Amino acid sequence: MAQPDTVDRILDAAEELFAERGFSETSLRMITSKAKVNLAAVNYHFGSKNALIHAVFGRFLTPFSATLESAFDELEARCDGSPPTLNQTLWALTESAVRMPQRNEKGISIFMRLLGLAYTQSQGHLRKFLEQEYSEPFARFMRLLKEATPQLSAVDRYWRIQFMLGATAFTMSSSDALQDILRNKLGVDTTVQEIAARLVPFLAAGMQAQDTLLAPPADIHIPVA
Amino acid sequence: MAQPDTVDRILDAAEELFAERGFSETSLRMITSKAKVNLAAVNYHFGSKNALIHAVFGRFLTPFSATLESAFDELEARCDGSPPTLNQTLWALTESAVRMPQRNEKGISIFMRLLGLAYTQSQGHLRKFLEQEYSEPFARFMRLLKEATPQLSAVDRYWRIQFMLGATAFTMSSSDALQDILRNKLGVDTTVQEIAARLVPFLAAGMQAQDTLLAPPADIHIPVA
DNA sequence: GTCTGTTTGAAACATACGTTTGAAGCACAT
DNA sequence: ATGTGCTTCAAACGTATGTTTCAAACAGAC
Repeated sequence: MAQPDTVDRILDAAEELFAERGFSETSLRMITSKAKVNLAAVNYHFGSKNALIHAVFGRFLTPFSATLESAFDELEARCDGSPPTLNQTLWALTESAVRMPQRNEKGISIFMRLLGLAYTQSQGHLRKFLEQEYSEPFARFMRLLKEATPQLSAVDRYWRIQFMLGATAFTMSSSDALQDILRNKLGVDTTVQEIAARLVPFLAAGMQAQDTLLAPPADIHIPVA
Repeated sequence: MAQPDTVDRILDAAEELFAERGFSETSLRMITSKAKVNLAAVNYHFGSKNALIHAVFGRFLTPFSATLESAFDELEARCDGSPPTLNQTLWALTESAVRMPQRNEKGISIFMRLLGLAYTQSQGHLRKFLEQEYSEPFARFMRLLKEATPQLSAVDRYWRIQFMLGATAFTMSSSDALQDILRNKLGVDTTVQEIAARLVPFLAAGMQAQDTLLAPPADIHIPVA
């Protein structure tokens, strides 16, 4: 190989550009010129743009899901039969993400944004790829959530998990922009770790909310437009 | 005019396609063929694709922000000086959204998804447009939230508002798909109103969570990968 | 040195995009 | 009927995209 790191340089550039601009808005020419690589190299090494997207996710997600599985292993072993609490489960997830070995200082936030985009941006091929490759740790996480919230009905739990996913994916997918706003408005700097630390209590409290009001309270009256 | 509803047909088709596929992924040719309208009609009536996107948002957001303002007026009048509670504020918002006159049964969920996309998809022009046009009701909602959660620090409140927005936009944007899953899995039917009724307690509980842990609890240990 | 399989390079390919053009169609006032 | 202003239409424009091609460069084995 003349330049042994062509594949990695493409992955690095693609990861960063996808996170910044989204998938459709990032062209192969942007990627290859940022990576200082010939245009044809992407199709040579990966086959297609979609396959490159999959590779970007796989490079992070495969080691991450391994870390997550062992975190769950350790958690369940320590709980010794009794189910882990909601807080423990959520922290196991976030800590696994935060502790991942990172290529650079922006590692986590870049990947959080990619995950958010994967959920938000309706790229059918991507969702199919992620479901096929990583269904196992996802199902395990769902089972832990179920065991940690036995007081919830199946329907309540279902919706509240969606709310959690939404808050997480949405926040992480725009976390850079949100951090900028916060810096300009309040003059505060924030790390992804801090965002996660604020998110977990929010999610846990919402997940364990006592009441499920099925109608607006009597003191709410809305004028008809 | 030969077909007096060309503008509306374009807006209807664009709204639906944007919600399904995102902005960059939806071409003018898709829109015009779904609307059964000539390709040039978009540029004739709206000027450009970006202007069409703005028009799609404006058609919903302008009457909605009027409804919302009057709902806030009534709420503040009824509270007579003392600030409305968090629950009242959230209900005023969701009820205003739900009560909006809708073009079809999917009206709300389509627009929730569009709002989510506007936030997520980094379309600079859109964010600028929304900020310029609708800063007033947005700022008012933020002020009500602030007065309803005086116990929170500005930074905590900022992030928790983002979490709320995320849970809402995400859930509403995919509520059709989520309802299908629920129907197939648990055999339950759900309306948008019921989802909102489940969402509000979740958000209120998260918003009022007691603790903001800035470090994982002592009983969490994650193996290093 | 020569052969072999892999990787790079510049150029072209076909297709899709947003936008523009100019003629045709139409409703309506004169 | 004739002209006027708005709207529709088919076609083309220029540009950008993902992908393919094929020759050149390269590394390692013999």
